[in-house]
Amino acid sequence: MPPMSASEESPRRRGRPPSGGREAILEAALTVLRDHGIAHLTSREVAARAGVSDASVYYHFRDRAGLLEAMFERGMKPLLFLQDAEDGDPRAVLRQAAASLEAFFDDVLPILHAAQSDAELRPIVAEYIERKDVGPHRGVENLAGYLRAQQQAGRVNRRANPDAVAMLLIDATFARCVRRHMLIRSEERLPSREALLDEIGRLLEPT
Amino acid sequence: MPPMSASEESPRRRGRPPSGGREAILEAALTVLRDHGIAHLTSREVAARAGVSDASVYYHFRDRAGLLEAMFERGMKPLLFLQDAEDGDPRAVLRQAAASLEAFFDDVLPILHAAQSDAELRPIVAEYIERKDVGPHRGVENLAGYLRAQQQAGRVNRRANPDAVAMLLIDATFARCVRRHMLIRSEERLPSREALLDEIGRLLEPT
DNA sequence: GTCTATAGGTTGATAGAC
DNA sequence: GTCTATCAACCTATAGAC
Repeated sequence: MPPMSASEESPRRRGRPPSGGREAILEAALTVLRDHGIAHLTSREVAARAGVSDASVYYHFRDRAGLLEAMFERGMKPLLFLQDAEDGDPRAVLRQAAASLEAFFDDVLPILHAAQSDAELRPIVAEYIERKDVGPHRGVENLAGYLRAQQQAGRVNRRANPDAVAMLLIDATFARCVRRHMLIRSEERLPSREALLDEIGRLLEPT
Repeated sequence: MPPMSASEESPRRRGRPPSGGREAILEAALTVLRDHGIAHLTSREVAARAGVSDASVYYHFRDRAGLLEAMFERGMKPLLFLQDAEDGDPRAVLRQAAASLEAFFDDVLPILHAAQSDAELRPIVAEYIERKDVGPHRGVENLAGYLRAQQQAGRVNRRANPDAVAMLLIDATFARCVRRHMLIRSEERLPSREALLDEIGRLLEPT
């Protein structure tokens, strides 16, 4: 058999980096998780999508649990939703925070839900959230800090409880994402995002 | 064989109805779902817990999907949380509604989460929620109706949006239950249930 | 690091006796 | 309606060649 043409860099089908097997597997696994659920997350399915053999999965990640752990670590990206908005109009900041939160939840919800399918996975994901410090208290602290500053500046009602207001916004956004994810299409019968933001905004109005 | 003593109603060990195989299987299945997750919900595991053979599972419920559907139907009990509290103090009613919602979510959350872990199950549960009309808009309508009546009576601020206030309470309670269910133990760093209820209550205060 | 091949176990589902 | 027995399919994980 003649040597392969040098112009053909790799025998691989889709331009994937030469030794990026591990990355390819992780990406494929997250895709399967998001599109079909953890029940379909088998070494074969993942390997086929990554374009490798299923033995490679066990080479890179000891076992199935190892793959899941790596997926959680990769998928649980931290939320940084209030970086340079420290001095905007409170209502506008609320709006912006809600948008960031929505994007964040859409990203991590598949992982969160997958962990609920197995009682043994629950504490593992909970431990990751704890260790990487990406729990909901971070979002509360972040948003509440801004609200407190605005209270000092007299732009937000002093009677408002910043932590509670922040939590209400986060929870409302979370629930909204969950409903959409669950295909509960009763959105037209529920108050709009704007109506909720307006109502939370009322809590901030100076008396 | 002599007739059985009339005083002994049933020969079964634990007060189970004489031919309640179907019921026993359903109960066992729900127990497995709650305690271990849908990943461990196999015909064998369920059958063993119900004290029947696994062939019985397929006799009563065509296949695995049939069992899951029956579980959803049985587990998605409707929420009736504001029956005879039409004339209490708004804050007390909010408190009571939150308690009822918490009990409700604790009940249905395992089923909801199970459905989210598999893309094929999602539309099935969504369809049940739609058909049995147990979606979140029911809770909103219920609570908002009460708030509207209180607005008429002048006990609740007319500027308040009843639907939005109801939704905020429901979402905050939902998120709270989800966090507990997920073992996210940051509750001590988050505002208390009372703080949230107080803040929502502020939305109702007459100006 | 990646492959083929395969062992060993579990699962969904059916057949047929009682 | 309930059982025992069984299958085919699928899954995790390993062994060993390249």
